[in-house]
Amino acid sequence: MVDSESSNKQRLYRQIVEQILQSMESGEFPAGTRLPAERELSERYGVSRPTVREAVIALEAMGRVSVKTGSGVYVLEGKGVAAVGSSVSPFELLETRVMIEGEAAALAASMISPEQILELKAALDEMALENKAGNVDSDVADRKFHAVIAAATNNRLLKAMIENLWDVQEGLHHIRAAHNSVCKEDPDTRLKEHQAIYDALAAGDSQAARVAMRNHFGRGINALHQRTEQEAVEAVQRELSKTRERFSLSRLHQTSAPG
Amino acid sequence: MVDSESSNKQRLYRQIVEQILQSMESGEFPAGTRLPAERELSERYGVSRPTVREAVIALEAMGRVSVKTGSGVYVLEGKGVAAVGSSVSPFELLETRVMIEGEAAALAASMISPEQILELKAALDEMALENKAGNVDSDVADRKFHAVIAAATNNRLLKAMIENLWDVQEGLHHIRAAHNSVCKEDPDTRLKEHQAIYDALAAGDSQAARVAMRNHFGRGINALHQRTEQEAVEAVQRELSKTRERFSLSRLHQTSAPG
DNA sequence: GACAAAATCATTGTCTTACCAATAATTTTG
DNA sequence: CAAAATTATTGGTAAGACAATGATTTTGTC
Repeated sequence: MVDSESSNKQRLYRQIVEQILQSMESGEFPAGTRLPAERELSERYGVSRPTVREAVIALEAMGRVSVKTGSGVYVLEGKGVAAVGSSVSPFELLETRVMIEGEAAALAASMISPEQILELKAALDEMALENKAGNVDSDVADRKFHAVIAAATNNRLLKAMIENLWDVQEGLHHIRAAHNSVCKEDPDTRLKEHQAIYDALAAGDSQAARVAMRNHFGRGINALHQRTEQEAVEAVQRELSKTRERFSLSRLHQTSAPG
Repeated sequence: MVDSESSNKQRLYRQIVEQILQSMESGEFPAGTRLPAERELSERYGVSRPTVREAVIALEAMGRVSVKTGSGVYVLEGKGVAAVGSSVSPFELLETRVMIEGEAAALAASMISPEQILELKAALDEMALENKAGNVDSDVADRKFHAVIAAATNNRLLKAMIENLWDVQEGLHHIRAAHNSVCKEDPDTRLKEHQAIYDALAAGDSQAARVAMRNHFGRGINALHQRTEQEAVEAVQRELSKTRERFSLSRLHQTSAPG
């Protein structure tokens, strides 16, 4: 309830962006087609032309449209993370994270500084405290923990990619919900997993760090599977089993390479 | 020479965005500070206030500034890939790519469809043709090759991340230059590496796919090191050797895990 | 008459000037 | 010291001149 929704005090051009974005996803303005003219849009939404222009520019900066002077503005198929949009599944997110953060942990193990190990320990303690207090907002320490590891790779680009994944996770409500309910199921195990990651990092053991990180996410994926099953009705059972095979932990380990 | 530079026909607000961005990176507008007022900026750059407004909105959409009504627009420390900006080194990019694309190749090996194998082969042939023709624009087939692998993971988010990395590579001129000169040094070896990746994918061998991909990038990293050394003067020799230790291929293999 | 090139015209985005409203920080005032 | 007025700032609108594009019409040629 901070600023994204149910807030009428949003800037006007942002509201137009939202509406156009919605029309794009709803199929009214499919990719490749031309948007109505500025003047039309201004009349349609009851705003001035400069405001429409601002919305178009924001859309352009997001990489969602391309304006051709004298011709019109054309919606192009989303590129990058924006393309997947809100349709990304928790499995996709977790799988991507386990790959990248697993490797990041392995790299970090051979690079991490004593100060960063201390930071890691602090985040770990913070999580333990949050567990005891039954705090629902446990993500802050969790994110800090993973952020320190990302920073310990000494690779700013890699760090940025990992943070990017966190952002999409926190931005997508259905994923955040699934993640939270899974996390809260067994907080002690979760803490132990983080402890194992910390130990490997502190020991400078790349192999162990990777394995610990993969186990950490692997449990999350499995828990998510179980949770999904619980909620799934028989109608989607077939589709589910396919997904399960696709994102199974065994496949993950097969592609891993512990030797 | 398509549109990014030496083209005066760029839209006005984009030019202002560039200038403000430059002033931000040059330290004139550090993170946390307030930008000059709209009217000041409009006078400074010789454009109208709406144009400045558009530039600010674009900056805002990029997540580089935050406007506070009645107070001013404040520059915030860059988040995500934008934070690294143009200061990302070729080593960082290559290291990130080898990690993500290496794992992606391993995953793709167990998921790839016959149609995608065909696409991969087509891209490979295209690269061979480009090699023979001595075409400088060989990146298109190369990118297609890697894009097919990314798509073969059946993970849209992962695919988006990989494409994102390609975008930063092509967006940063100094990286593109380094990459190109390295690629053109030994195109035959490069082709063979791609062939090895293809073979592993076609055989469904995750292990081999990962190793082939890592070798592919590993050679690029080494070539880049040699090239950097050639150009380096003695003044930066010390710093260089540190970088080399940090991004050495041996460390990469150490963190890899072939068994 | 048929076809191609050139001119015309409507559409569209681009940018400006000018004005007023809303908000936040500052200064004045009681 | 607190409330109110002032000032500075961004937010939004209106109207219009201008430029680039693309379709249409005209024109010229064969």
